[in-house]
Amino acid sequence: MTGRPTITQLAAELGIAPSTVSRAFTRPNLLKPETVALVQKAAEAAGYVPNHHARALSTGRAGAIGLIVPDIANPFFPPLVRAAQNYASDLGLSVFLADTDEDANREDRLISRMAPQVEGLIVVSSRLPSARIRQIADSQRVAFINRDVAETYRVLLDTTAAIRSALTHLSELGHRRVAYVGGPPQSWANKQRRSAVDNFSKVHALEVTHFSADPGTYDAAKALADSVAASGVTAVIAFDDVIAHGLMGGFAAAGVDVPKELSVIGCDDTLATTTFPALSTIAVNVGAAARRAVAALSENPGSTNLTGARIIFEGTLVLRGTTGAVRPTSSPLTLEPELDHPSARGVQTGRGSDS
Amino acid sequence: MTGRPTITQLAAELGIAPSTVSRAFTRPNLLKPETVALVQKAAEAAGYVPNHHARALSTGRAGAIGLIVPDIANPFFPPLVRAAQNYASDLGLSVFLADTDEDANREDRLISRMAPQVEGLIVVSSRLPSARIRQIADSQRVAFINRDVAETYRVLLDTTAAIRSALTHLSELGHRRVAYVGGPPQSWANKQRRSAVDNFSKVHALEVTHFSADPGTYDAAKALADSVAASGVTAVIAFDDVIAHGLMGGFAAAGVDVPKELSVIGCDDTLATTTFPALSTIAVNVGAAARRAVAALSENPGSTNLTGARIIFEGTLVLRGTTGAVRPTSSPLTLEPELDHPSARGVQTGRGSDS
DNA sequence: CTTTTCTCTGCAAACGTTTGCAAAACAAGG
DNA sequence: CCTTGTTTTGCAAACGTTTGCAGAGAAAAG
Repeated sequence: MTGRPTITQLAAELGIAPSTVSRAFTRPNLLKPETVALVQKAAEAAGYVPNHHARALSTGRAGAIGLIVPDIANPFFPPLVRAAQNYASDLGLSVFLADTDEDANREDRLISRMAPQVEGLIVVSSRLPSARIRQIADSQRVAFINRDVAETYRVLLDTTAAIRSALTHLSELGHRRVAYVGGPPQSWANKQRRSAVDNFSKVHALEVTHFSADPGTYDAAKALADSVAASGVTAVIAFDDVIAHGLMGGFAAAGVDVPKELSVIGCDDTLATTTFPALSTIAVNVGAAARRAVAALSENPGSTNLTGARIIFEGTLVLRGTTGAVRPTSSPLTLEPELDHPSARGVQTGRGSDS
Repeated sequence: MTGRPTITQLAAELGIAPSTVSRAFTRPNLLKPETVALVQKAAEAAGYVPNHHARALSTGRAGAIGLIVPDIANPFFPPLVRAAQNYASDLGLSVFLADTDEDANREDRLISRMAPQVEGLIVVSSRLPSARIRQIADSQRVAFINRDVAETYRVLLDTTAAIRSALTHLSELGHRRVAYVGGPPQSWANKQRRSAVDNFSKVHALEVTHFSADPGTYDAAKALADSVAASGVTAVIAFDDVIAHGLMGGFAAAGVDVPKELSVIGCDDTLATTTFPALSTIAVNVGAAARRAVAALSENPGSTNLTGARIIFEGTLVLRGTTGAVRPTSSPLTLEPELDHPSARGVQTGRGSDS
């Protein structure tokens, strides 16, 4: 009936001051060890648990952070959420999760609503315009993941180098025409990957065709498979694993063999070895990115915003079963590609490890 | 420098009482419309946002609920999280997310720590012993999903009827020997599904062999595929889609054709049509379950716990490409099975719809 | 035995809201 | 103009902590 016991009740029960009880939890070294023990015993017995709201009000520290993602159902995000939550928990922070449903307005509203209630916000793959992001970053403690706006605190999963490796590898396998199948157009990662493909395809004299599986879903990619297959490319690099998987589904349905007729490389390594054949992809360390962002939020509790920084984690190419030599029936290979980069740099075989 | 403005500052600025400002937001109908407008304008200009902690302390209502899942990376949970978060948001509630990592102790700690800070807790697929669950439910506002303990508030995704349909269907296709490949042993759903298979296989005179892909991962299931194939069954019902998918991966690697040589049926419909062939499965309405749980928490804000209830949402069988007639080379079908139930009850073809 | 220095504990104010109660303002009825 | 009733606003206490400051002892130093 009396509900949960409070510090004041505990204090009354023990005949001591509330401040003493408080200190028994927050600064035990200020107290006589026996007093601490006494309080702890009583607290245990009474089932006392501190009220976070009161604490937050008094200290100004919320004990929580917010995490905003575009679509929790996309397999890229759960591992990120998990890592963030685990690490936050280690730091004594709880995490609020919110899903923007890929909607920029919703995202904006969520940021405004949550920011004042937490010690900081992590916004992943923001769909907001750069100007707005800069504005937000100016007055709120927010760390962005996979969104590169100058003077904000951002941690980026950079796949540029890995894409270069991928193209080098494809080139060595004799591929000359490759496709890039993009995902959500507003996505920073999509733009970054697309231009990486464009840039490095030039150095290997590869011809690249662009496609876009717009909403970035399995079904959208699957529907695109026929056009891709018909375009005459012999290899495709997809924005992410689910698009790669969708394409494979489409190819299988159309009877085109992967990797014999078409090589495919995904990105993000969200599917591990669950495709058949196992998907060659670019593994990224989402866990590290999440932890870095959480750490940033917990670091300068005082300041009203985060100082600009650009933290990069590089992805690595992992070769599995969906990449192979170009089909011998194609035009025979006459000129050897000029390799100005070690082909196996940053390449890893088998399952990517997450540190 | 002054940080975010407070109600008191706003009041001072306008020359009115803090209580008036407060009421402008919480009970505007008590105030003269012009006053409300005045306050709103000033608030807007000053960028005022209410402090949830102060409000929570004053009202005793936290404005947040907690959601505890065993493993957010398991594809069963993200849609549930998403639905819960969306609905909570509609009700003006934020949601804390926590991941127990399949660890009962961690789960217990999380419940204790979170419960006092929120208006209620949703615990999904709890791994805690029943006695402890009853104890928790006694004094905390918690709704369980997929865990059936008497006198607690629980919402269950019941697949019993759908499994009966599945077995009927398999029986009609001529199957006589089926396997059940289980998931996490402590899981209520696993026990429920296993016994459903046992019970209804009897009515169709099916012989069932049991397997367990213990941690419930793709890899564990894949490793099990050979034994399953060697056991002589012609159809398998898996605890969930990821296990079904793992088995399919193993079968593909071993060269056994699905569905020609072996039919497989998954559960939960987490993979939609992303497998090849598209997986026949049992669709469950996780969204409805999540919303029901959120609603329950928001319903009796006063009471210290939830009154016992057992809410059931039934799954439906959805037939796609992994089920087929038993191979003609097997022992020829001699006796017609006795069908005491309409075979197509609750059966649906194609993609499951989520209301 | 004083004085000084520590160690330990208590007092009371603050954090930003909400809300019961009462005062003030206004309108209506006589 | 005085009641009475209604609407609108203000006062002040409360929610459960934390923390600066100061007081009370105890230990150390003289």
